Amino acid sequence: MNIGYACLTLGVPNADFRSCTQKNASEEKLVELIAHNLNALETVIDYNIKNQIKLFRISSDLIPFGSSPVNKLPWWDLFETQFGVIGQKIKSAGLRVSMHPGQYTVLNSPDENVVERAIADLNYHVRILDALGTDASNKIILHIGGVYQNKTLAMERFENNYSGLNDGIKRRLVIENDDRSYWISEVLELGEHLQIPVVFDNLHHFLNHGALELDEAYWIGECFKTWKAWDGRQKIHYSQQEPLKRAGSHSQTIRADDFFFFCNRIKSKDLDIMLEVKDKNLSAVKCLNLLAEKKEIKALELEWSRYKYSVLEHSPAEYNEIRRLLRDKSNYPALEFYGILESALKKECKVGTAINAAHHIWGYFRDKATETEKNSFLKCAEECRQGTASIAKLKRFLEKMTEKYKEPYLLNSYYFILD
DNA sequence: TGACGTCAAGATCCG
DNA sequence: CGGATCTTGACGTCA
Repeated sequence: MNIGYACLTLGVPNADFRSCTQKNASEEKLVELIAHNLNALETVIDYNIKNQIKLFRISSDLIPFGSSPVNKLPWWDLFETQFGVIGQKIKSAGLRVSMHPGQYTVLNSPDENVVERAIADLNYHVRILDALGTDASNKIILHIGGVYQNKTLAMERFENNYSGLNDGIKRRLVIENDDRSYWISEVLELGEHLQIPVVFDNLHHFLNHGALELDEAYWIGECFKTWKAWDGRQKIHYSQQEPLKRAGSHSQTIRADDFFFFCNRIKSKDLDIMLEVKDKNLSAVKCLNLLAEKKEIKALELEWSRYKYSVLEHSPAEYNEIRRLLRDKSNYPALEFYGILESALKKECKVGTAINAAHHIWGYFRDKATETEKNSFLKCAEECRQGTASIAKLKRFLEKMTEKYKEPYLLNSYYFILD
């Protein structure tokens, strides 16, 4: 069982991707952006290896305008060496990567220009995974596409257009149910007929399924049959609804109890689970800890060191509750730990407790800060108390201090990336 | 014609 | 002028 996350990595310096608008996409600009993004990708891969995250979706934005005539660069040649280096890291660490063209890549469109661009986009994604030297188990995930008032015809068009694809695409392509058009049963129909592995997405299934009242375990079992040996381990997508938002909106974080019970419900341990969630790698680490075979409280203590100041600013009571919980070193109370954590972070952040947490952070700099820095901090804290400055401003100041003095404990903290 | 989703770039505002 | 905040861009489908 591997857990992965998609595209962006939070709280890691130099892991950001850059882009530009079409009108600014000169050759020089593109070379600069690609060089930057490949460095970022390497940083992210290093982070994933270090944190034992073995599944990762590479952003389609890695190469700006990668499948558009706007970008005429032979980037796979120009950056061959670095692709090789990153690919080697992926391979030797046993990482599995994937890519997922967005909702605008539509293979079954009645418009042949749209189909042509979709194929160009798939070839672009193949080129990245090939440049990295990854094998056929490193997949490209695609939805079936539109319905155009006639689903039977639309599915036939998918079959026809799929049949015409080159083997480079075919060996990597997998298909997924979506949240408005294609049910898992229909995707399976196509997958079985065309010999394409099928990815089950739990939230899409919840929002868009046929009359058949069969549970998730059943459909995951059916999808399993579409994965052949060289496709690698069966993959599913897992996400949760963000409360109070549009149906289908991904949650801020993966709620530990729901995830844990989902895993128990579906039973299969021979699955790769790709999380789709706003807090990205934070939830990946959480889910890994929830399912950890080697249950060592050290892992929770490490997590606590990352979350503690966020918990403190939201809820001092739960801060103390977690401290008590982690006191017994013979236990591994992961579910309870994350449960309290989530409950705390959901609470509204009061100005008083936020300033209190900021003072805790300030404690790391009290002895080394300059007089100017000290005055700035105290002034900003006072303005927060009076309501004339925002807590966000106070936190940004502390973040700068953290970067300047490279305080290791704070550099790994989530305090600056959680609101 | 605009909503949908997503993110950073680009533009503009503010002190 | 730097930093914060708002708007735009890029894509195809569907109402």
